[in-house]
Amino acid sequence: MNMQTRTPPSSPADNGYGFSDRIQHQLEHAAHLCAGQGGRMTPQRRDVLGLILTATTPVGAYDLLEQLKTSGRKPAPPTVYRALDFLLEHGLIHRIERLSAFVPCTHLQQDHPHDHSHGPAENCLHSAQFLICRSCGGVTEIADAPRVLDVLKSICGKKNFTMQSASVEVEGVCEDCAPATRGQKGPAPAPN
Amino acid sequence: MNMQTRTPPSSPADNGYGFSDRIQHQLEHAAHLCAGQGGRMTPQRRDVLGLILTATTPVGAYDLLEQLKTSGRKPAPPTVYRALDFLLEHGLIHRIERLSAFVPCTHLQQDHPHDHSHGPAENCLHSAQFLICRSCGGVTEIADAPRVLDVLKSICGKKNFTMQSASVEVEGVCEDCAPATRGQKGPAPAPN
DNA sequence: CAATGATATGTAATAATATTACATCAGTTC
DNA sequence: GAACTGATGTAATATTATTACATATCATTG
Repeated sequence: MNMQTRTPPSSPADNGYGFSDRIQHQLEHAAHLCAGQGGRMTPQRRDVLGLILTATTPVGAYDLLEQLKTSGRKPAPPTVYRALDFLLEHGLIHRIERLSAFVPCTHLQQDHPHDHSHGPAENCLHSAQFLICRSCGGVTEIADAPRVLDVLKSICGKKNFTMQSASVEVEGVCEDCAPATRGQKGPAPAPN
Repeated sequence: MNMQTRTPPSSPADNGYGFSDRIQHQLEHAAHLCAGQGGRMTPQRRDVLGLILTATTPVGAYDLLEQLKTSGRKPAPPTVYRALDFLLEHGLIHRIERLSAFVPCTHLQQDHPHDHSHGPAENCLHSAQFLICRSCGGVTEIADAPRVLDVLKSICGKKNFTMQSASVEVEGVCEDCAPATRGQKGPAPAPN
């Protein structure tokens, strides 16, 4: 029996991928949040969340899979999907249905230092609202959402429908990509 | 050259599948609507729409494929997806993103006799709102939607985001499936 | 009516996304 | 350390969707 099997050879993975300080900070925040909900932020989950936080556009499961392979491990789809399920359940990420891809929940993005005051699931209510730009692929989570949610709640109330989660996805063209009404301005840098 | 290749041997398909009178009526309505938009309601598209209208819950593309095979033809995935694309573009059906499945647009369901007054695309604006029951799988298109849409429009306006389409999907438990607050009442007949 | 061009469909292969089932491993508790 | 729980590894497969190219249909119009 090998005495050294305790920590797998994936030492770089624990905080690997060169996550920026800002993202490492967010990862710690996330770890605290899910600890408060009785969840364990394992290295796998941490890495997946870090990659999603790092990306500027929604990331697909198989994209994540590819990126994870650059580390010491050789993960298979279930690895990624399990991590994603965990992060979704704990309100740390959202799934954009129209894209089959994932984005961080905004309350991880904002730079509040360490608030242990509330669980993320409560804030997010498993519901989110997004603006999706067809040109640049960027996704913006709508902060103004309470109004939308209130209308939905009222409709559900009338119909005796118990809302468990809700998603609002608006697709179109964002300000930066708009075909320049004043001045000349191409459809944004590049869709990438 | 065979002189009889004009109408393929799929004669039963033209109004096959034993669509009810009500559905045949809706299909005619739909044909008029898309004719008004310069679209052709071919037998394929008609059959796909009919099957979607017939179903009581959202139907997946491969479900449709299976059902179409019972007719004279042996369609492949592109056949179904092309028909679905057409029906989506002409506002006759909606895609439920969370289910990767399709439902008819409500304005086909309602029993207005024959109104040629407006194109469906205008009514639907490529946007729709749904309540999705996890228990019975039923989906209800929200009629009350203008309020939701107005809020979204106002948000998009503020952000200079050009809305092209929007979907709202609320997942939960419908009235019939609710675990009986007054009286005893199981979780509805059966999810089917 | 044949030639044309546009639209629609057939067909085979494959891509992209997601899940199942079962084995193994790690951490906790008694 | 045995037994339990939760997390991960692994292989196979299921489900959903698209690409590329060939063929057919339809509505003209020359």
